[in-house]
Amino acid sequence: MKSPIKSTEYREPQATTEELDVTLIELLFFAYRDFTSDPDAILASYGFGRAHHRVLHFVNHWPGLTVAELLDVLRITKQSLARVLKQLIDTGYIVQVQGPRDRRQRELYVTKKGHELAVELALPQSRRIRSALEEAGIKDRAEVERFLRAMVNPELRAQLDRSHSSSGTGEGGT
Amino acid sequence: MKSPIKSTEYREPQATTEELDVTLIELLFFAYRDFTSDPDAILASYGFGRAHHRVLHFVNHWPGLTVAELLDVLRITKQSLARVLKQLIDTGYIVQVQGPRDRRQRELYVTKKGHELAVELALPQSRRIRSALEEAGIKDRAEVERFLRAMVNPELRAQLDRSHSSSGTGEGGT
DNA sequence: ACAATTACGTCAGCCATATTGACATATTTA
DNA sequence: TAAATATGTCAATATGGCTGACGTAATTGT
Repeated sequence: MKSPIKSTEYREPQATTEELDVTLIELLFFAYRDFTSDPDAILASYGFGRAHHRVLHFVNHWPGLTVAELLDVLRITKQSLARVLKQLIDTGYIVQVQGPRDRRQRELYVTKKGHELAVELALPQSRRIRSALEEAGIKDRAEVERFLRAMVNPELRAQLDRSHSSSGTGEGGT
Repeated sequence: MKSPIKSTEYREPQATTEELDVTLIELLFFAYRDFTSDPDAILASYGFGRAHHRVLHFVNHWPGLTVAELLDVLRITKQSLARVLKQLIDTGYIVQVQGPRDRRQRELYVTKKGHELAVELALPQSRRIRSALEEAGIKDRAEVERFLRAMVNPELRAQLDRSHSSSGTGEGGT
């Protein structure tokens, strides 16, 4: 490699020094960036952002979720959630129901409109995943799932169990 | 004082309607969230954010990168880059060198300090990836790579080739 | 040679999303 | 009843995106 300038100020070109997994680090960056780009475009037309997407997704997938549980899943603060949640409620995508057992709680549910938007947002992502699995010739889809799952902090994997009891596509939807 | 719940107001619990890959959608969300959390904590102690990380990473991995190329990789605007790049330059993590072929260009290089920080940030991510591969019992690591690569927009996969070919920009580097 | 284009820097302002800390209210629990 | 809990909200702040406009230096094309 060449260095146009001789100085101690900057380094010679170099890629990886140690056991740095630059390849997978970058692949995760690029993959996630494009993975979120599809819903982002749709959201923009609704005047929503990525934060709304996350809320809508989890409420749709996990109906009756309380505010505290949602905060725990998203790992954001109450104040950050408040704004987007209020917007989603005001515009009729999500409704709150007083908790039946504990009336301090607010159970969250998507409306029909909310469900439809959640599906609209999940579709392009699912399509992208499906074609990626095909294109990459993945024989054992469970392997990819296990890898991604193992990337999650161990103490937070409980969240995964809560949101989908077992692995696989089928969630028993009708 | 929420209005009494009407049964048509909210949906009954339901997970997936169609061929929505909720499992992988969520796994990608959780995996990426935790994947970025390690460097985030380190960056905070330096007064930097995720944006600085991305710049530092690509300049470190791809020395001599020009500003225009960096913008193309990050897919952000010049103004968004300007702030963080200026900070990284002012604090001595990155230096600019006038392009040898085209003196309008500014080639970017990490300093020793910059390289060290880039490594410090990449280490926990690489460790996380390594243990995830082990834990998940991935036999064929290339499969995971192929999957993630296939998740990237086809027209942008050229960026992956560029950054993973070890000989720099491939533009001659004369 | 000169005009157009390019690469980069920068100014000014806007928006979305996140943060912390404090405080209010209703409800449950000890 | 007092304390703890679940939620809502206010004010202030930071980060990292965005657009549009403009300036300068250097290169390119005719």
